[in-house]
Formats: sequence, C-alpha cells, structure tokens
Amino acid sequence: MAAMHTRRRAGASPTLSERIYAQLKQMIFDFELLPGDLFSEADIVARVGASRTPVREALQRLRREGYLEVHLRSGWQVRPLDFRTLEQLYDVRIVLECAALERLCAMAEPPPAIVALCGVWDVPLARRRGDEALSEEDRAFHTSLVAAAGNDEMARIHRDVSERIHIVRRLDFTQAARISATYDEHAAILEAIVRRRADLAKRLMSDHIAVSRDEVRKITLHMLHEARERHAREEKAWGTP
Amino acid sequence: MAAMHTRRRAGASPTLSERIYAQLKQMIFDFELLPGDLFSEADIVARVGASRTPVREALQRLRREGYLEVHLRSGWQVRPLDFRTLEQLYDVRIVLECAALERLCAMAEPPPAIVALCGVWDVPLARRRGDEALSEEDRAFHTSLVAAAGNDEMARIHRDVSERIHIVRRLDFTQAARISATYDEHAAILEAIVRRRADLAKRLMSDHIAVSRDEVRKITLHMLHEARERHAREEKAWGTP
DNA sequence: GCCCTTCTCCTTGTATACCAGTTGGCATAC
DNA sequence: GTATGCCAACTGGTATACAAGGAGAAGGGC
Repeated sequence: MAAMHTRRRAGASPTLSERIYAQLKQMIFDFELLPGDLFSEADIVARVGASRTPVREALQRLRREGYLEVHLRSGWQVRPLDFRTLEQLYDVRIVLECAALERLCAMAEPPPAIVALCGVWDVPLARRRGDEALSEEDRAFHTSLVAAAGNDEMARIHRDVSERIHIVRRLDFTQAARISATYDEHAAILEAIVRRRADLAKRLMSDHIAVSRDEVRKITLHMLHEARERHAREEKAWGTP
Repeated sequence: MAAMHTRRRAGASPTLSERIYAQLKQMIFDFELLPGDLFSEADIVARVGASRTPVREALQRLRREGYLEVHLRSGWQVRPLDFRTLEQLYDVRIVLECAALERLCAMAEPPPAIVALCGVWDVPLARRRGDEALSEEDRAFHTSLVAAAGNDEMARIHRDVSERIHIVRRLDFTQAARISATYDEHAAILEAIVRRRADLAKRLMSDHIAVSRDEVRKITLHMLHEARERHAREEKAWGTP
C-alpha cells in the first residue's frame, strides 16, 4: 500500500506541488512561518517563484493535514499550536504503539528491524548521540516499531500522527537528563520485546510517551509564558495603553 | 478549534471542489465508478460540468485518502479493492475502539451518548430496522462510541478509517442473520460498558469487528462479480466494442 | 506477415485570466 | 471629534490557456 504512492518517485522527478509542499512544511517546522501567522497565496507565490496552481495544491494539502487554515477571501493562517490537540495525538500514539508491541511480542521471532534497533539504543554512554539528530533517531525508533508489527495502515496513520507532533517533540531533546532517559527507556522497551514481556513493554512505552507528553507541555508552557512577557514588554515600549 | 473549520460552513455554501469531492466519493461508493476503472480528468469535467481546477482538487483529495490513483500522463484509476489493506483497516478499528472502550469503562458515569445508544440497539425484535439505513446506524454506533471517549483526534482518525471501510462494510447488512447478530452484539457491548466490564466489552468488540471483517470479505467477492457482469451487459447494450 | 520507427493525439502538470466577495481606509455628514 | 457609508484594492475560488511527455496507431522496411 505504501508503495502505491511511490509511482511518481520512481521517475526521480517529484512534481512542483510536492516540492512546494515539502518546502512549506519545513518552513513551518523551522518556525519561519510562526503559528498564527497570516499570509496570502500571493505571498507564497512570490517566495517560491511558482504559479498559484501548485502553490494552492500544497496549501490545501497542508490544510487537510492540520497545519494551516484558510479563511475565504481573507487569507491563510498557520494554525496556532493547540495543546489539547497535541496531547490527544500523544495519546493516540500510546494506543497505536502499545497495540504494535502486543503484536510484536506475540511473534515467534523478533523481526530483524527490532534487532537492528538494539544496536542503536542499547549502547554505552560513550556512543550515545545528542542534539538535533537524536530527535530524528527517536522518531525512527517509534516509527520502526510500529512498522515492524506488520500493519501498514496502522504504520501510515502512526507516521502522520508522529509528524504532526514532531514540531513540539523536538523541544524534549534540549535537556541532557531527558536525552539520557530516552536512551535508557528505549533500551528497556527493546529488551522487553526480545523477552516477550508484552505487559511490561506496554507499561514502559505508556510511561515513556506520557512523560514526554508532560515534559513537552511544561516546556511549551514556559515558551508561551516567555512569549507573553515579551509581548507585554513590547506593548509597554510602544506606549500602547 | 473545531469551530475554525466551520467558517465556510456558516456561509451555507460549500465550495465547488467539495461538492465534486462528495459526488465522486458517492459514485465510488455506489460502484458507479468500479474499482479498477480508468478515466481522465476530462471525463469527470464532462460529467460534473465544472472546470478542471475544482475537479483536480477533488481528485487529488480522493487520492490522498486512498480511493484513487493517478498515473502520470496516463489518466486516473479507481484503486482496486485490496483486501489486505481493508483487513488492516479493520484491525486498526479494533485497536481504536478497544482503546475507547477502556476509557469509557474507566469513567465515573457513562456519557449521555452511550445511554442514547442503548435506546437504539437494546430494543425488542419488533422495533429493529433493516436494509440500507441500518448500515449508517451501525457506523454511527461505532463512531459515537469512540467520540464519547473524549479524544477528538482519535475520533477523527477512526471516522476516516470507518469511512474507508464503509464501501464494503455495507454489504454485511444484506443478510438477516447478520443484522440480527449486529443488534445482539451491540446491545451486549453497551451493557458491558454500563456495567464497567472493560475486558468483557473489549473482547465482545474485538470478536464483533473480526467476524464482520471475515463476512464482508466473502460477500464483497460476490458483489464485485455481479457488478462486473452488469457492467458488461450495459456495455453490450450500448454497442461499445 | 512481422517488427521497428515515427508521428499524432491525448494525458496530466503548470501558468494565467477572470470573478465574486471581504476588508480597511478615506471622505463626508453630523 | 465621531460615526457612517462608500470605494478601491486585495483575497481565494474558478475557468481557461499553454507546455511537456507518453501511449498507441499508422506506415515503412524486411
């Protein structure tokens, strides 16, 4: 099923729409387009140098995926961060990943993908990575786990959910303590899978994701608080009543 | 947040793209466009009487949702029914609905939506409905159950998955025995929820969906065969070579 | 008769033109 | 000074025009 979408990719020439889609999504993830930002299709046309047709196609896709909103004849907006929605997506991840663990532990042999993950996460302190790349590695861990369970549709849904969360998930890897905990917890989950301890694996995973969810909430609230203070300072400087 | 999507709806005028999207999806569901059928954008333009732009928007959306495929400069195709994918989607439903049941049974009180469902499904034989409408009622049952659990994102994903399955799910309600079983099983699940028997509810639901999954596979093969024969007769009547 | 080449038509992808409706500002009346 | 109504510019939705490339038929060589 996943392969069905790749037919064009074989031609090595993604369409203009797809490149613009990827470019815009990257801009959103890089906060080059801030949540709440207003813009028009003409703005994007000017930035990417294409015509409205592929730009609109990309925008509509991003809208369906929850990143943008369109107001009829009043312009586009980067959808503001909604913590309630993000936390609900975290909970969807818990449900999907625990279901995947259940299936993985019921298998006669751990799939090769699981064994490969052990080589990444069950390593001594010296070989552990940090910074930005770890965020991608973390996503790969969870994505591979679900994919290894064998349900392609579940994997696709999980991938979309994870990507949607990724914009705030990255913030969790800015603290050394959280990085260390991630390595330990991933290793523990893998060990539980290899030992066929389904209940243990599910409990570890639930806690792992729930802690991340709560940490990100704190970090984001902190960011929001700072943004509000900055906003207040600027208002004061401007002399606005 | 949900209200933000309603801005256009307030104007009571869905866009042309959306109407075409709904129309095409209905045609797919009614087997007016058969799985495997090939067609071009010009064909659709002629049928719906709009220009290519909104038609393309609708087609692209249906493609992202898994109903269609596009072959570069070779036209469009209704994605053939893929039983592996459909069964995987059924399994996703099992996972999501069981998670919803878990949450529902953990609540202090059953939400009003659950109580309302009892009035529909826990009824004597005389008040039971049959035929086409039951299919929609069934979808409403499962959708409401997940929605009542309180996770909007999970409900949205579940709704999309259910809709995708619906094309074959309907066929399950053409047999009296299956209709009767559906009433009984839904009533049993609701009772388990009201009595806070999470494990029982989950087991009943798992079996309920799994049986449906297996039944539908059999029926679909039969229906598809009939549709192809009808299609062939019409072609013959039209004198198409 | 069969295979290979070529050429034309048709396909989707992209760019542009047109339309209806919204918005914000400016002129005007009070 | 304030309120109000109108207008012009701008917006997304829709229609049309153009471009590039592939599928398949037609025709020539053998």
